[in-house]
Amino acid sequence: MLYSKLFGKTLNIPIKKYDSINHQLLLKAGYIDQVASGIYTLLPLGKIVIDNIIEIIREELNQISAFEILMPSLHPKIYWEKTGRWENVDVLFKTKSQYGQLYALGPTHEEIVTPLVKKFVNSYKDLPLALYHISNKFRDEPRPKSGILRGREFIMKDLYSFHLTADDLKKYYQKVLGTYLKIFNRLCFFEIKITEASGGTFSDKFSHEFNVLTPSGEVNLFYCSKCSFAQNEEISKLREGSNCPKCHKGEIRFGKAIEIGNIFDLGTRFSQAFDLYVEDRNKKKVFLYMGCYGIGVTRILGALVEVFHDEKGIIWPKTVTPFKTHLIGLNLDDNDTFSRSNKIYQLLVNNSIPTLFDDRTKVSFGKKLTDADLIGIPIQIIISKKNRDKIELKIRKNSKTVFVDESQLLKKISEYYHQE
RNA sequence: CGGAGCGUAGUUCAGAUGGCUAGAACGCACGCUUUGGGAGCGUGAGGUCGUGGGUUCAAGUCCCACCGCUCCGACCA
Repeated sequence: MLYSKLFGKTLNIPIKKYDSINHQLLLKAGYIDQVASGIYTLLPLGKIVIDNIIEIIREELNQISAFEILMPSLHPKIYWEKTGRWENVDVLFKTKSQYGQLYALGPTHEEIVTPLVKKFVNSYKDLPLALYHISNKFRDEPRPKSGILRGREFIMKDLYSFHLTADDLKKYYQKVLGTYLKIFNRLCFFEIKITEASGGTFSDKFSHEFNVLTPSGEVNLFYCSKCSFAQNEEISKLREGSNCPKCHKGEIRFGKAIEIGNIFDLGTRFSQAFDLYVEDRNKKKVFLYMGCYGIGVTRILGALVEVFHDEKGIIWPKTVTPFKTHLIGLNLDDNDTFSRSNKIYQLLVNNSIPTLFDDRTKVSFGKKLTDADLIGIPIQIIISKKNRDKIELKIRKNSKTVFVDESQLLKKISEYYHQE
């Protein structure tokens, strides 16, 4: 990708314009554009990162035999009345067609997926079943905040599972819990706190949140500093400095976190509302046990920036970075340097290394480096007249620089992306 | 939904107690020069001062209402 042609350039806004880091940096670096409070457009760079996040989620969910579908965002009122949630969910966006029909803009999809499954599942032999989809969700938040961490419209992955017995559900719930840890590990959230929380309007049982510890989060929790155990403040009887029920004593801490995922044991609440049942081996009518499992995709984009940045800008983890390398051509007015830069760019492209090439000719070198640091691609490759035939590789994370020959370039990049 | 702050060029902002033709920086267009950490010079384009009402000889500036954004709180399946 040629930076000169890229839609969505870096902006010259002061660093203190917005309180939250993700808002500042994503806006300034050209990943998002704000349409209104809590409503954002993903610019090309942001869209690529989101797609990378989604691909990781998709790969892992397909490993546990979940099918991807896509359900609508317009939900006729009658579906939400059946579960009593038309009136009881105060962040529910409601809209009216010109012909007078009322719809909810889906904040979640139990009301759609349950009747869907009823149409196709007639036997216990069809179970277990797991369906997921990734779509825009809507919440009529009274106050959106913290950039893209809490918006009125956002992308979420939701997975729903259907089981013959509570025990089957419990097993699958644990399986998803493991899969979530894998996903978040691949997304480079290495310190996830699995947090016991309330079930909210989903369920009267407990749920589990997946929380990333960071001061910018809005979840208050008590957690163990030695393991992944945690409890949401709203249900917790733990205190700071008290004993962790799973390991050591005196390891409980208080902290703020961003919730990037959650899982709920729904029991039979929704299957009863929609009369979703099968007959078991003994010809006994059984309402299906359901679980639902969410991951906030847009929120992950924000959380990654909150966790991975420094005073210069974003520092993308290798697994989600929009490009593998950021090629910076200096002295592009010089014919030799220009053709060498283009040659390196072609080399990278031909070897399937996604590269952002800063090919701007009228921009000072300082500006190019500042922009590169802001944008946050892990490896910067600098070609300049001064470097002659050497290629400069600079690691964004620690500013370490090495000079290599063209023949070593691909090997060095590959090494970086495959090391721990 | 309570509280606070803000709304002026594409962007970020300056325009004290009302007063002549509304400014700067960055960005943009053209030209020249320049090139290792946000380059320089010159020329130029770009504004219903959030919207509506009011006070006044005169409103970007004062008053009222509304809209919008940010932050604190409440809320947050």
